[in-house]
Amino acid sequence: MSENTPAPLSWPFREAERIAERLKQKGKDHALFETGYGPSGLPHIGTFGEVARTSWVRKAFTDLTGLPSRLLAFSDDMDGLRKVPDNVPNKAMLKEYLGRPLTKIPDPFEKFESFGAHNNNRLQEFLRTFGFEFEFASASDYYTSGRFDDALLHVLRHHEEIVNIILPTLGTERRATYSPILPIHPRTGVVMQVPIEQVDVDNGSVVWTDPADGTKYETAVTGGAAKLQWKADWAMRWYALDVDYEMSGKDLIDSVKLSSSICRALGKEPPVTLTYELFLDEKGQKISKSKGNGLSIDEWLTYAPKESLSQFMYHAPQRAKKLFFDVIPRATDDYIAAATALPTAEKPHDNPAWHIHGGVLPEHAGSPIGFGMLLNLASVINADSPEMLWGFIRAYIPGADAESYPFLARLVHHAIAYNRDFVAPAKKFRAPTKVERAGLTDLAKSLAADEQAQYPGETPAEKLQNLVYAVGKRHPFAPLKSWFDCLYQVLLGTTEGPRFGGFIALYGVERTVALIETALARG
RNA sequence: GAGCCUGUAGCUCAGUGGUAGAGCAUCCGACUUUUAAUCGGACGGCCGUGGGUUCGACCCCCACCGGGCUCACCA
Repeated sequence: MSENTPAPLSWPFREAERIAERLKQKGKDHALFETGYGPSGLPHIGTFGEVARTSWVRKAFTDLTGLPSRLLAFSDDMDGLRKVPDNVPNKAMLKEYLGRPLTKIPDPFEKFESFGAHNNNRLQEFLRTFGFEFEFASASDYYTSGRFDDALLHVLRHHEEIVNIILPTLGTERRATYSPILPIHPRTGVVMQVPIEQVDVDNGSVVWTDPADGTKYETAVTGGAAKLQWKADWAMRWYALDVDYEMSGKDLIDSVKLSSSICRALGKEPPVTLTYELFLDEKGQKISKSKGNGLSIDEWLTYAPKESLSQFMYHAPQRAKKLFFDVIPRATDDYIAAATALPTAEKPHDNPAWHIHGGVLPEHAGSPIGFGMLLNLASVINADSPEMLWGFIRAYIPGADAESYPFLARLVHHAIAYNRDFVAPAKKFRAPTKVERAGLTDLAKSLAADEQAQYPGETPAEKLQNLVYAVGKRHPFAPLKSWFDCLYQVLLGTTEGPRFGGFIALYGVERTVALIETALARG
């Protein structure tokens, strides 16, 4: 960026400025970005949003400062399995392993060496599909390799302080048993939530009692023999890795606050954080993985290009947004507008497409026809194949095809799916009146008879349009518009439609005849 | 109880200090072999309320009112 360019106002750049300021104060010359994943952790649309948004901030940071950075995708795979998920096989087996770290539980899908490894693999595969640049990190690896040992001993030294930060936030029953340190049971392998009776800083260990049989154990806090409870875990990680930036949903506001306090108690300034708003379903409720409400990534990508999902995630992260089918067309058209405006934008850094494409707009981005428009057309002509739509598009842009307009070709593909699943099912076919029935019968007969006839210099569409018009004239339709209304309402189930001759030419004469017969049979 | 978001045209929403906007809906007109994937126009707003800062506020600050969500067990 040149000195004269005004500072971009877009939120990723504002976040980047906050990070740059932090680095300046700390005297750091590189930045660590982190995103975290819970143990239930199969990738979902929120995962995409968090990594996409973090990546945009990171790109803005690079652009702003020129400093190196890393993005760590950290999996909490050492957390104990609390309950058996609904959507996995081998539930009975999993039940036997409840309470143990995910990386110590066999993979219910029988593909990887553990359930944790399975989830980790799925996550990385997911992130790679979208082309995110990241480094994967496993909590189990970090704990067992000793990478966290220094920080864990440090936590032990501040044990009382940390307990005092957390205690006021807990209910009375929990207060009695709370400790940020969760020993792994040396015999059963279960992550234990037990009172810590003694903290031995010199030995780096804690003493606790197994409530099942009263046995007393002394467990090292290092080397993976123990792990930390959630909020302390987050704080310790920030401390140990010196994380500079991490965003999270607003459901974690209190956790961010407490973890930040703990991080400070350990002696380091917590990272720059951003709290983003949650996604709501069509009824305004929080999207929940277990409830399965809202919209999945796969569903979104069925109905619109992935750029539109990025556009949706880019826009106003601190604003609650409905994540449902009906937001897709607008997100898509917003993206198209941004991509179209980017090449001539005065402030490209403020354009969503700049962020979505990492600063470089691909060739053929954007579309001469909006998605909403295309949906309208698909609905009106009952499009069930790309060629039907292309026929109309070519009337508008001569010579257009999938090769010259590749992005439009993707839109066409998606418009058909969206129309099929959301628009078409809402259609209503009404029964024909007596007069209409006669007209339709006439039309079917005339179409079948005239199929071979062709006047010189006349396109099939014109010929068919004339035929439809002539049939209407032969019957008492007044005004003639009502004859065409009948065609749309009875045959297509819509209130309006395309020039009917063109529709027949595209749809096929025989199929149109069949369509009429179906409608007559229905009436 | 703690916190966050939100209030702008009939609807859905843009709009980060300089003349209030878009899409849809509605109405009028052009076209006339219906239709709109067309073109032109109109209608429509104390920008939730009250105060403050400012030469100037939809925008920043404070208070209030309305709508909604999240967390208060676990992660």
